[in-house]
Amino acid sequence: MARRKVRPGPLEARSAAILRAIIEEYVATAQPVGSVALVEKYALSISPATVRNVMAELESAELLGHPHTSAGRVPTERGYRFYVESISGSVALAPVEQLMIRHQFGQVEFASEQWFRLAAATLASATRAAAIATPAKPRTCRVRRVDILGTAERSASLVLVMADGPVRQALLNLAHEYTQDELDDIGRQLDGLLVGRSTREVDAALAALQAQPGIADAVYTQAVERISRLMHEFDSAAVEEVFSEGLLNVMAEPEFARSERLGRVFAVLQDRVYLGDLVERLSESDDVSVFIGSENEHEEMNDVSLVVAAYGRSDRAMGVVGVIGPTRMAYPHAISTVRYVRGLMNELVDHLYA
Amino acid sequence: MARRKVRPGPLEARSAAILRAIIEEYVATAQPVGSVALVEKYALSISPATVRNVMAELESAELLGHPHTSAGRVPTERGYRFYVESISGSVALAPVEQLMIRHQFGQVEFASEQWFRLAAATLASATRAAAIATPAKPRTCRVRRVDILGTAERSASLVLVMADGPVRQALLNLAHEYTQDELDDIGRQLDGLLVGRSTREVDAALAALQAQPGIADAVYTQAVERISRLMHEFDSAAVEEVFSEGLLNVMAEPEFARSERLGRVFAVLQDRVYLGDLVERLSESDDVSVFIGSENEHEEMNDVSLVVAAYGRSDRAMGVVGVIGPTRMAYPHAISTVRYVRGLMNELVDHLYA
DNA sequence: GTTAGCACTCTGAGTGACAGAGTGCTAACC
DNA sequence: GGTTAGCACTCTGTCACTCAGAGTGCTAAC
Repeated sequence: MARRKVRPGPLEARSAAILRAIIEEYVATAQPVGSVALVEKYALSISPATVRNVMAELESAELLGHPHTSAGRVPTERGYRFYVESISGSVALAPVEQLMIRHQFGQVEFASEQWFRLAAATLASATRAAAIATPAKPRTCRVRRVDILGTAERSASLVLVMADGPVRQALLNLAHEYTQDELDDIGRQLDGLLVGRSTREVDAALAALQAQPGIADAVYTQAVERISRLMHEFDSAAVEEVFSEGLLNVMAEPEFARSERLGRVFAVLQDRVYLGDLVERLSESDDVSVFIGSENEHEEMNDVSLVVAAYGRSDRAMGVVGVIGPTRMAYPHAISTVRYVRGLMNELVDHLYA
Repeated sequence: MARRKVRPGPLEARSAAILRAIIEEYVATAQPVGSVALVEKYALSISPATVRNVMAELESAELLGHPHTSAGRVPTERGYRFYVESISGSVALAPVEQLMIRHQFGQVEFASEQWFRLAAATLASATRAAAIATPAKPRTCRVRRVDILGTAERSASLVLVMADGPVRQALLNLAHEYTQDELDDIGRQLDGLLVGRSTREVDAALAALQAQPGIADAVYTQAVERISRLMHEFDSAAVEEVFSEGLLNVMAEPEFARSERLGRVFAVLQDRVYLGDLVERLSESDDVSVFIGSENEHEEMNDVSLVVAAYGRSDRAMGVVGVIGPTRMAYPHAISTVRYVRGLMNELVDHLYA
């Protein structure tokens, strides 16, 4: 009996159950799954031979693969995709795990910059895979406060606080010695000139200053120049910083036992442009997204799966949290964990910008 | 003829040359070194048989080892130690490499917090091993400036700048809405109260405030409490942060092809207490230190070598830079690279605190 | 449609043979 | 006395081979 070649339509319930069992077994063992073992382990009330027939169907639907003639079955990416779609709506994280994660986050309640690090660490340990998290990066970058603090006879540290949180520092070279009071005074003037300004407006102010040299203290101009530079850097980086954790979890997986590929995967994940695109793309969706193997655009990522979500508010600041693992990944758990952590990060952003 | 058993005293020049050749060959190839190959490759003007005699001597001095009867020789840790001591005084980094590194550092001249990241990245790529760097952490932690910036109706961000540079942020919960002017006012009062204070003095101020509730705005007290907390955190962390790079370089080495050990090595290197001890210990020495295999105190590090140096000024702020690789490491190059980068970091600190 | 039976296939572990690399010893040499 | 050639010996890594085990796919019976 000939089935439709590729898209099998909604699978019969039994076939779907067998597919799910095969995937779960394979995820657990990393070994191709044979019909006999499957019937025994999952107490299916049908014989191995029947299972084999179903397997053959699933294989012709390209949901399962076959490393070689006499091996068991292995899910294809298509199979995982089918599986993920069949479960993704329903899964919620076990209350115990919710509690554990929430508890970990409670520890650093007041230090917001720790949350991102913690999100990555928590995801990595909860899913036993690798995880990434980026800070929520404001869409628009504006000056919030400027301080100048003398550090030595001829140098000072410029502290720039931007709207919605980020802080940057730069060094200033002083032509002569200043008292802190003098520096404070310059700081106040800078505040007056720049607070609330966007990058472009800072540039304009800088141009104005440079057009009339001598009108302002050299340090003043130098500071504006540094601020402009810092803001440009901030603007151009699509993502502020990337925290990744649990690389070693993935290294331990059999499919990566001695891989160089993994190195390139992590190189990609440190790529802020890539992640910036990701944030952009994900900000449309309000749920967790799953990219399985070759569904990832980057060739380097074709061996792994990515379970990610953007958090934050598209009108203020957005960031991304996610998990990276082998395509043979425990998707339900990964999805629900990422979803839960995303929720926590949203709470943080809401609290910050309420 | 019986030599002294273990400490051979200063080796004869020829023996030392052969030891060096063996080590360099082994470092290059990761293969046990045989007498014939050695004579050919290093154009020694003696026969393989003689080399074998010398090898036997070196082996009885425990400078060389023998994986099995009919294999070539492999350096022991003792052998590496001898080698390192025989070369460490003399090596300087090739001018080309100096230039490359200096050039990389020039790119981020004004953003001091980038230097640490860059130091790790540069060391990793120059030595093709893994590298770590920690920011220079001030010995004593004092308040330099406090800002309070409203972020939402009922919350504000506290920005704490400490002496010698570090910046920390914390969230404040506001009981009611404040204008930024009001918050600025509180910030100025905090500045007045706390600038120049050490952790202990901040605690005293906090205790005084808590003893007389109602005397100050609740936000004021809350801010002091957060500051105390941040400073305690800062004080207790032996090292501010650890940047590591190039883990994948080491993973690629044959001795770690499929190792779990390496994971534990890196866990140790993220351990701030361990690194804090290291800084403490290294601050005595004013040159690069080398710890070969079991010379490392941590058992987990017994498979690897560490080439590290403290930088900074013991009266102000100190940090550490270093390289981690297999015991089979190109020590001269690693040592000279670490030494050079340490020099650059010293320049930075000098510039900051001149 | 389901199942038992069976031939067929592929893997992975184990074995033995063997070439190659290297040593250590002895005796000769300078 | 130090150096060297010669040679027996040893250990590794590899290759070919075998074989048990696991699993499939097909056919025929239920």
